[in-house]
Order: sequence, then C-alpha cells, then structure tokens
Amino acid sequence: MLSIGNLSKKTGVTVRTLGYYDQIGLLSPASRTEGGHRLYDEPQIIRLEQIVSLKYLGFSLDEIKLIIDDGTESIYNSLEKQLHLVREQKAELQRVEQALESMHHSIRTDEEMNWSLLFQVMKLFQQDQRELKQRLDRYLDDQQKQKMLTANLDNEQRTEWLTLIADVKKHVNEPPHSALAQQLATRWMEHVYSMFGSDEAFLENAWEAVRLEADGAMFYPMTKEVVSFIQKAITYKENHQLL
Amino acid sequence: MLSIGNLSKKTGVTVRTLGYYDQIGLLSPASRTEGGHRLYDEPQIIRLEQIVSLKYLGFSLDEIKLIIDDGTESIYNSLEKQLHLVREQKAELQRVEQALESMHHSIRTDEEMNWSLLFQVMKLFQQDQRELKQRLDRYLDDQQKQKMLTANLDNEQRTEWLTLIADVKKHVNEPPHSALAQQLATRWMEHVYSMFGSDEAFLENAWEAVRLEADGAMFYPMTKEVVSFIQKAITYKENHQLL
DNA sequence: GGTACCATAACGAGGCGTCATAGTTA
DNA sequence: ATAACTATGACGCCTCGTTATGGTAC
Repeated sequence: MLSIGNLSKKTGVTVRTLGYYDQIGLLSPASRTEGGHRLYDEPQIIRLEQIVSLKYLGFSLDEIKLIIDDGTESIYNSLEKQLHLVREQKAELQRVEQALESMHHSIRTDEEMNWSLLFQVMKLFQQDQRELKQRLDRYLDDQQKQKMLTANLDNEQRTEWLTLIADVKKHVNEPPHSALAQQLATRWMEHVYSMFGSDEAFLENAWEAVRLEADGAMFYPMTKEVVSFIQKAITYKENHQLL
Repeated sequence: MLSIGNLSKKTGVTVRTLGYYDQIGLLSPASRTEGGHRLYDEPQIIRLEQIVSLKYLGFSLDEIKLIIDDGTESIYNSLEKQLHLVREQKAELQRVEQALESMHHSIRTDEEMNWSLLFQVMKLFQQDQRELKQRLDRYLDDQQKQKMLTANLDNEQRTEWLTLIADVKKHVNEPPHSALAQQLATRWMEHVYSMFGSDEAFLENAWEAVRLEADGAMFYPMTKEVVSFIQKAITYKENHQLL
C-alpha cells in the first residue's frame, strides 16, 4: 500500500497529476485511510503504467480511459489510428522543417523574405491535406509520391539545394544559352540525380508536376520563374548536346 | 480598407482570431468606423501574413510579437532555435512511431503487452534527452549517433525487423548452436546489414551499445535476453565458419 | 427598415503547475 | 508536538471556438 507521495516517487508522476487522475476517474486509489489519504496498490501501479505509456503514444486522457477499459480489440484499433496520426504529424513537421530552413537560408543570403509566398505555402499545406495529395495524384503514382515526399537529404545537401535555388533566382533574366545559365542547369541536374537517382519515369512526372504547379506555392521556394528558367536552360542544353 | 469580415475571407483567418489578435495587441486595425467597426489596410495584411506564417513555423503569439517588432536579427536567431526544436520534435515523433509499431506488432502476434517495459522506455525518453544522448556518446561519435537515430526503414522493413525480434523472443532458450538459432542469427545479420550497410566500425560500436544498454529500455523492444541470445548465436556462427 | 455584419463579453477545453488553507500521519 | 505529508479548492496557461446580446452598415 503506497501513499500518493510514494507512488509519485516510484513512478515519476507528480502528486498533482495523480490527484487529477483520481478526480476525473481515470485512476482511483484502492482505498483510503481513516483520515482520507489515498492508498494505492499493485493493480493501480500497473494501470498507471498503462496510462503513462498510452499518454506517451499521444492519446488523450479520455481516449486512454476508453482504451484501457475496453480491452485488447480497442487497443489494436486505436494503435492503428494513432499510427496514422503520428505519421501525418511527422510529414507535417518535415514540411515545417523545410520551410524553416528556407527562411533561415534566405535571410542568410540577404534575400528579402517573401512572407506572402510562405503564407500561401502554409495555407496550402494546412487547409487540406487531401487536396494536396489529390493534386499530386494527377502527376505521380503512389510510389512516386512517396519518393517525392520523403526525399531524404542531409543538412548539407539541403543547404546546397537551397543555395542553388537562390542562385537561380538571382539570374532568372540571363538568356538560357549563356554560360551562367548552362552552369546552373548542370548543377540543377546533378542535384536532381543525387536526390532521386535516375528513375526516368519518375523524373519526368515529377518535373511535369513542378512545372505546372510552381505558380501556386506547392513547391516553395521554387517559383515559376525559377522553373521556367531551368526548363529553358535544360532544353537548350539538350538540343545543344544532340548536335 | 477592409472590414474584419473581408480580411477574414481574404486570408482565411477567422473573425474571432482577428479580434483576439487585436485584443492582445498583436494586430490592431488601421482605424475604426464611427460605429466602432475595425478597418484594416495593406500594412495590416502584410503583418497578418507574417503572423500566420510564423505561427505555422511553430512560434507562440508572444514570440511572434517580439520577433516581428524586433526586426531581422531577431528573426534569424529565432529561426535557428525553432529549427533545433523542430528537429527534436521530429526525433521524438520517430521514437513514438517506433513504439506504436512495436505495440501494434506485439498485439498482432499474440504476445502479452509488456506495459512495464514500455513505461520504462518512455520514462527514459521523456525525462532527459541529454542524458540519453550522453549515454550514446560513450559508444558512438556524432556521425554514428546520427546514423543510428535516423535509420530510415520503410514499413515493410520495419515490420520484418519487429517480426524477427518477436521470433527471437520466442526462442531465447534454444541453444546457440541449434539450426534454429543459427537461422535467426543469419536473419539478424542480414537485417543489420540492410539497415546500416557494412560500416564495420559503426556496427561494432553500435552493437557494443546495444549489448550494454539493452537491460535498460533504451533499445526497446530488444531486451537483454534477445541481445544475449543473438550474441551467443553469432559468436558460435563465426567460430564455426572459421574452422 | 430589413438583413447581413460587427463589438464586446463570457464560458470552455486539456492537463496539469502553482499557491493557499486546513487536516493527517509517524 | 513537530515535521512532513496530504486533501480540497481555486486560479492560470494558451489560442481560440462557441454561444449570447445588442449595436452598425448599406
């Protein structure tokens, strides 16, 4: 029989929290002393461990109450739902991270911050996840979408990529055949290969998506100027090489 | 000059929220009508876009107030801090996802749920991030830690890995030289190579860490029984092959 | 003068932290 | 009886959603 303070020490859960759990009927003591002090026993310890574990997995206290009292089936379904949720959160965080990196980078390279564009990006991302995926559906199959969304760059690579985009932005008015434009196109293609390999079908579809959606804000910080510049430069390069 | 309702439509920010922002002094209207209705103008729109963008990046309204009114330097530092934070959150979510998968998996394969162990895992993870990293520091250098923490498996691979661990658990009492134990050891090594490649130095250090820390809960769902079993089986396999 | 807008105020939610006051335990 | 613990209660946090009431714009 543990007092509330001892249970707290044993588990790391604060006394206040234990009191709260009793209050909302999530974890009641096994009994009370004459004076009204709470007393906990082994079964309560186990239940508390379950509670804290499920909380760590992201469930709310209400959900936890239902899950624990409903038994195994309920847990199974809940875990699946929660897994989906967590994966979405991860994807969201991934986008946030990229946005942060873009901002960070554009400040460092002395560009003006394009708040308005960033604003559109997050509106697009936040408002309807399904709409976004549907749009990508027009261009890519499931596997390709996965590949595109999980492009896993390390910091250095990502920085280089952002630098490249920034560099392109500075020179969008160069003619496509200029040496500078051709250099940028080369760097671009190298990066794309190093990010996605040489899966031609994928690259074609992905570029199609980028070309047609870049005027929105889906592929921030690529703007349509950037895309169109690269498109022209690469086209020129290919024709040139063929001769 | 936009009324609050029109600003709301234009930006997607609710009227209630705009009212709240005015109330806390984050975004005040340019002026008011005689009747007291709020009127917004271009500068307010820009500021609103900044606010919403920064909110998307994870800043609190208080922080946003400071950041916007403080200018570029402040933004730069804040972005860096926020980036660190987001990365930690990502790592945390990664662990949560793995824990969820383990639970999900162990229910499906009819194991009993080891709540107590999961409980220890999350206590370890939650209470002090630095302590965890410090512990890993004993075994791995920075690059190796990174590699270990970001082991990027797809779903299928991860499921197989969990299945393997579950299988090992079922047979921890087999003698290391048995055919079954040897099979498991082979599967184990194959998985390890497919996860981390054949960087011998890394593998050695990582295995050292796993061996010495598995009795804690750091590498859940690997338990010390699992690790010790695999250790013996692999040792036997290697000696055997040398003959 | 009707109808869509708007202002202001108040409650609520989640999961406790943080006092404050008074009673209990060893 | 003293020190350490405990019970209960209430406010606060953060960012709004959600009524409710009554005044404004066109």
